Amino acid sequence: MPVITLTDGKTLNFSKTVTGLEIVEKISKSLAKQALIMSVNGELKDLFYSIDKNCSVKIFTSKDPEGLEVIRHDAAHIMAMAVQELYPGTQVTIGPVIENGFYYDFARKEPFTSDDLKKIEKKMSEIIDKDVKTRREVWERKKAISHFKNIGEKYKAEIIESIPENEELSIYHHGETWHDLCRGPHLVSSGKIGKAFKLTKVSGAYWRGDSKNEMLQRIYGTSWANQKDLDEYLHRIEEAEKRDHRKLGKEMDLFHFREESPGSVFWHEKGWALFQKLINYMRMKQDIAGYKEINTPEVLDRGLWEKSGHWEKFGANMYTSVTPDEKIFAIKPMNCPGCVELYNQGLKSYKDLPLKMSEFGKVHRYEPSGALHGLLRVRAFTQDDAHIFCTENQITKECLTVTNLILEIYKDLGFENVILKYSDRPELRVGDDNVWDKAEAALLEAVKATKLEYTINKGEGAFYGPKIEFVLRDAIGRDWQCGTLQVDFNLPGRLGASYVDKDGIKKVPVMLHRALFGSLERFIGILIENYAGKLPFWISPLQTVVIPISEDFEDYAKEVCQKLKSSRISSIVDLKNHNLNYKIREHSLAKVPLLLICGKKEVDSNSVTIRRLDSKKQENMKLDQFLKTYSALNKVYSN
RNA sequence: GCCCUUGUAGCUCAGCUGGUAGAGCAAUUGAUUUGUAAUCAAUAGGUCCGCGGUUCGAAUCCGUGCGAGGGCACCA
Repeated sequence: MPVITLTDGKTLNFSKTVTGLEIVEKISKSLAKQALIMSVNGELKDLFYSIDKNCSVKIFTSKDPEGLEVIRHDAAHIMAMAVQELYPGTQVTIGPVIENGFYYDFARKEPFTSDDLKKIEKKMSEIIDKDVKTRREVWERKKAISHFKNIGEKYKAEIIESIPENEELSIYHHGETWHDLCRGPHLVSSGKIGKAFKLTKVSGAYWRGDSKNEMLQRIYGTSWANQKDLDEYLHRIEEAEKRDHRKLGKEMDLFHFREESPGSVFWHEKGWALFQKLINYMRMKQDIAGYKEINTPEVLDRGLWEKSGHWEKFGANMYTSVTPDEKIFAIKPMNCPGCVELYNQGLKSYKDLPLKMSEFGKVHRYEPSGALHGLLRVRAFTQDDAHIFCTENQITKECLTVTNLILEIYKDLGFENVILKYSDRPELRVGDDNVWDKAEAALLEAVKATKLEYTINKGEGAFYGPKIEFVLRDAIGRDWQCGTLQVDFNLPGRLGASYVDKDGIKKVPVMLHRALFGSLERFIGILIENYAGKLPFWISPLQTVVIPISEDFEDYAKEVCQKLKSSRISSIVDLKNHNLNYKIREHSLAKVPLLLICGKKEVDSNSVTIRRLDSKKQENMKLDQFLKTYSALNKVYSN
């Protein structure tokens, strides 16, 4: 005689065991239609699950995340079913729900083509139309293993073998012909999935995510509660594609890549101007914050890298070079060893600490070819690096100062939504535990002081110390890991760094590694995507284009352009034989923030008419006023 | 690195089942002198990614190398 308590507090009495289906029928016809899944005392269950005890039940529809998740999970199953009907001999492996959709990994010799995806979609549609019923069975372990082995599903059998003995093995049947091992829960029938789904791409994926294993074929799909949500999702993807920095970089004439040096950027005039603006801005900020900028060689003897540990730990990613006299040098993949060497020049006193040495160092790393991605993952990049040599007692304060500097700089660049990731001691590490205690406490205190949201990644710190990573959330909600702050008790000792303490004894300093953007190249990619190319005025590589209305006003336009440059506002004058409309279109597409139109009116009043990017409004301003306003704006961000 | 897709003019792309390349934009030249998102016309522009092979004949088919794209793995 179960009594069912619903979320609104109402209770329903049943005289015998009851399923979710019967409960929703009793509540209302419309809910019965929409119900996808339920939770029984907080645990998600199939709607056909039989309840025999008093409990509280919550019903989920496609409006709930739980409902949507089941839709996607079922879509994955039905896809696997469709694939096996269409391509007999294909083995199934795993098919989880992911953000916005699902995938399923298959083992099959022949590759799936995009035509296959269409066929699979069609078959899925048919299965959904048939509304095949779902049935759950619990199988005995041995039976399950031998069954899946017998039908040639060796991956499934392997999965079952890896499931702990005490766990229940549930088999879900979809219709009479297809079944899969699955934890569930599932929809009562395939019709509930609806038609708002789409198979998006096919790719390779390693069995159990390990590159030593064989490669499977993964088919990705997306599915939603209704067509409108699916359309909106596809639209979001399109919008994100429009922001692609590789596309915008071309359109804005910022940079390009070429075959001769994969993963290395050819910076065009405008891209390099943007690059330099960022550096100049940071130079100013770091100078104010007490950093000393230095620069170290890009090619250093192999011996140094052996001493620092990089040769062993990082060697596979390092470029090396052999000189004509057969000495081996490495092109630096990191700046730290060089910086420590520079620190080692000249005796250091405790009075010199904390010593903050910054370096815009260009590093080279031989990244796997498949990892390269525009500016976001390159083989040669410039780090906005700094190393702070300090005593153990100074760690907390320095970490706080660094964190505040980073946040201030992010804010100036338009990123106010920052999350921190804090990683503590890994299993494999160097240094005493009491030193780790101190380092972790110091860093965590700095994290807490920011009052920002943070996650703790247990055991993911570097082998030499704990670290924080700074994650930016961009304008369309994507997260980008940029800055990092690491505490290092290892490298200074390895490379023989020391300072003379008050007591006259030489001691080893602690080193903080920090980067604000991480990689200037990558950060520029992120900036472009965040702003969809429409960078704020101060950081725009080309801030103004002066456009004369006709030949008669060319002299005035040239004069305006020259005055702008003298006031340190970047500018070109467009004297091409095109009409005004054409030029406005061209420079708007190139994302120039301000177009300055010059005609008779402007010459007569010694002014310019401003057309702002994305605004049709015309705004006239005296030239002097313009120069004053905008050069002042530039000055805020540079020396 | 692995799987799949892919590489044609500066850019975006056509080129069906093999018969030595085509458009739009950009460029150049000329006309036009333009008041807020593409003025008109003419001209020029190509080792069809490289190297091998099949074929009477290859941009097209096959092999291989390189690059790019999407994933996977990697991101110390």
